[in-house]
Amino acid sequence: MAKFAEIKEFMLRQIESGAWPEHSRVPSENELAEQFSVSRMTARRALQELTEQSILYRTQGVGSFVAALKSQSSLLEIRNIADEVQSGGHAYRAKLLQLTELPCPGIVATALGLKRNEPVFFSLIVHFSDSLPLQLEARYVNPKQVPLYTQQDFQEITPHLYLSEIAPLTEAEHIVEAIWPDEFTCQHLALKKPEPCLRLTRRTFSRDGAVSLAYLTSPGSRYRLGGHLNFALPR
Amino acid sequence: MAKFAEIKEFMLRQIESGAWPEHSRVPSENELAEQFSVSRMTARRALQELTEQSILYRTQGVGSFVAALKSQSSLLEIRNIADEVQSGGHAYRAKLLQLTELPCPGIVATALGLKRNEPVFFSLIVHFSDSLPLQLEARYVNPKQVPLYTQQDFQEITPHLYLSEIAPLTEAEHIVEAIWPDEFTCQHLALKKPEPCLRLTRRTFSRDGAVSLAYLTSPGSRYRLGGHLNFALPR
DNA sequence: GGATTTTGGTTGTATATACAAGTTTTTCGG
DNA sequence: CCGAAAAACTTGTATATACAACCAAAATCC
Repeated sequence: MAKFAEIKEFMLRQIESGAWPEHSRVPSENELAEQFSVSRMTARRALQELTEQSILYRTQGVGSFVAALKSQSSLLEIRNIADEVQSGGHAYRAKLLQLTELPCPGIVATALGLKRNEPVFFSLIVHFSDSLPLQLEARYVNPKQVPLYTQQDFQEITPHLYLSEIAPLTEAEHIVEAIWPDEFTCQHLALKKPEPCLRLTRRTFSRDGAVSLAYLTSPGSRYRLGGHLNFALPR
Repeated sequence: MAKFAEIKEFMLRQIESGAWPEHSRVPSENELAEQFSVSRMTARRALQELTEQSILYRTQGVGSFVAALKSQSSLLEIRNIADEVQSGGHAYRAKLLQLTELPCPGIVATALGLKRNEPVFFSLIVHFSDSLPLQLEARYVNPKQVPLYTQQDFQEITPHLYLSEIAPLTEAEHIVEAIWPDEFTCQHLALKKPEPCLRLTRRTFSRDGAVSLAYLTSPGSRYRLGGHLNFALPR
């Protein structure tokens, strides 16, 4: 591995392990150069590339610092429904309806790269803001990547948060639809009359392949999907 | 402006003007260095940064080339509604309801960085698949960036396609909602009974700032938003 | 004590050089 | 003519150096 890449790896480990917290100062170009016995230009390259990835930020004349982890990624608001609710000043609560292993349906098998009827984990959760149900989450999880999924307490931690700890996201695929909710969904979202709902179908990938397939259904009147779906276009 | 930035600007102009087409070879580090009377390392930096932005691709021992304007970006399917309809074997048609200049409403002014009541362009279009209305598009356009907007024939070219020629996209911001369509919308989408609709609010940016603000409304039963919204996560 | 200047540290830009690694073209030997 | 070797050219990595721009704290001056 090239020297500048080794320095990057080192710094990434420090940051991901928490040894270098957000907004803390990282070694200067000269310090890194000395520690790793390289020229300043080589150390600089490591800092430079981490800055371009928004992992660091730098200010001329001041220094280099660890950037805030929660970037305004395109999916943050969707992901962290718990945080979103709480940041709005409401109490977040989750109700676990089901958490089992079951034979994999055909569509799910295709999506997750499993065989049909092979065991797959399944969870069904309603997310609440105060006492108002916001979202019904049905999720299939690849047991090969997340073998302990069914032993978690999803009243305490959201599946998405748990999954992103176990198998960090590398990619996500989405389909957004406006649907008419069925009886079952209406019931769990406490909809007396059916109303237009957003359904987000999300497939997440980590470095080793597909991790989970989730159907997230929210009443259009209660949940604005994504707050801001903000993402840069390639070119 | 720094020298490496000047070289980048030069190369971007060549690419955006079409003088350097996709996959064509661009000058080598040494050639650029000589043309601009800089060192190879400086020329290299320009090439490097354009490569990191996926504007070029390089192969050791071979050379540097213009990357494909990869448009299977997260928004292609949304953007190119005409292509999407046609690729499904249907006839695409657009009906222009309005194309005028009007005083800028407050919200639009904020979104586009204009002053209130300053002139802004507005277009209202229905997109059809065969004879079935698929989407109602209401769009505000920044006259400073696209002065000839009102002189286009949007039966022939979609606004999005025209805009991406005039002011290439660098970024887009989205809000997705499930809404209950109003009378006016129902009428133009030929909905006899109201049904859940997807509304995509999209703000697009080019290098010089906000270009347009569009409200795209589609019946949930007729249009699957995004086909696949596929995008990579940062980090 | 307060304002100003100096100083030292930091990042930013630019150059010249050297060698490594990979590909393509040319040359040369058979 | 063919194949192998050599040359030429490309990008990739690394170093040493110089100076500019910027900032913060220390030193100095009044």
